[in-house]
Amino acid sequence: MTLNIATWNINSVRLRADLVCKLLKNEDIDLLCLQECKSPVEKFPLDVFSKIGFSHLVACGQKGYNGVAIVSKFPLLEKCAIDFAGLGHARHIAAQLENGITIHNFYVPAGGDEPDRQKNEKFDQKLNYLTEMRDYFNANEPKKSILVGDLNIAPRPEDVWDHKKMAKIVSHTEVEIDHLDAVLRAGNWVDVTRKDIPQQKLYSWWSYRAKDWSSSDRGRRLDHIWASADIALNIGSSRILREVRGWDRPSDHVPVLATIDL
DNA sequence: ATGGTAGGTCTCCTA
Repeated sequence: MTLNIATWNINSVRLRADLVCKLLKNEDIDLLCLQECKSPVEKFPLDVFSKIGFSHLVACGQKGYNGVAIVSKFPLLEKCAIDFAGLGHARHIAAQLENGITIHNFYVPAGGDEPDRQKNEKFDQKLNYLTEMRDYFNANEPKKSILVGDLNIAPRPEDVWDHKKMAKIVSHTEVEIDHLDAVLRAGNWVDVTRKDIPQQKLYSWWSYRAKDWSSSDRGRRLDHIWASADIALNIGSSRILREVRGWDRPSDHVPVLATIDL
């Protein structure tokens, strides 16, 4: 069977429930991971998604900030929702499908503007969050697992519009890239998007503040799909839906897609 | 060097 998965930082799922439906109708998606839902679970608009065949939900929510969810055509068993770094934020949820595939959905802290742990508590929290992710996957070796989400780091030179200009900008600093790489190595994860599309510039986020996001094209690849090594060869057909950034009242992130053949 | 936009708990916090 083939399973089509997607991840999207939606920046308010209640405001953009119609855009989620548009995506799910346009694309052949079976399972969608959302971040920045900005909604308590009891106010999550599941009824809207159920009407188009997505009746299964696991979610970790909070009022106004953060929030992660997985909506699916197929039944989901909630595995865990871990409060990495003890922030009390809704930034992780994991679920298992009936075929045994586990999906981890993450919203890693953005980290503020100043890339200095001493001066900026948010940056310290971001690095701590990544360290605890590393420790978790060292202790719990991922098998038949997918890790997706807004990891808020663009690790490669080709993941940002200008590698040199971004070197001291939070999301592309060396210390963040090292911490993210430690998570990848701890779980023996494969970066699926870059396995499929290794060379070209690739972005999943463009700031709202740009006058013309498309012509200036100052993007970053913050949203990722990883696979555990045992199933990485079964996963491919990666796409990033740039055109979604041009939809009416868009999120600042666009969906990242991949296909699993089992 | 600065400021630019967007969402929600909305005159302030987060991204």
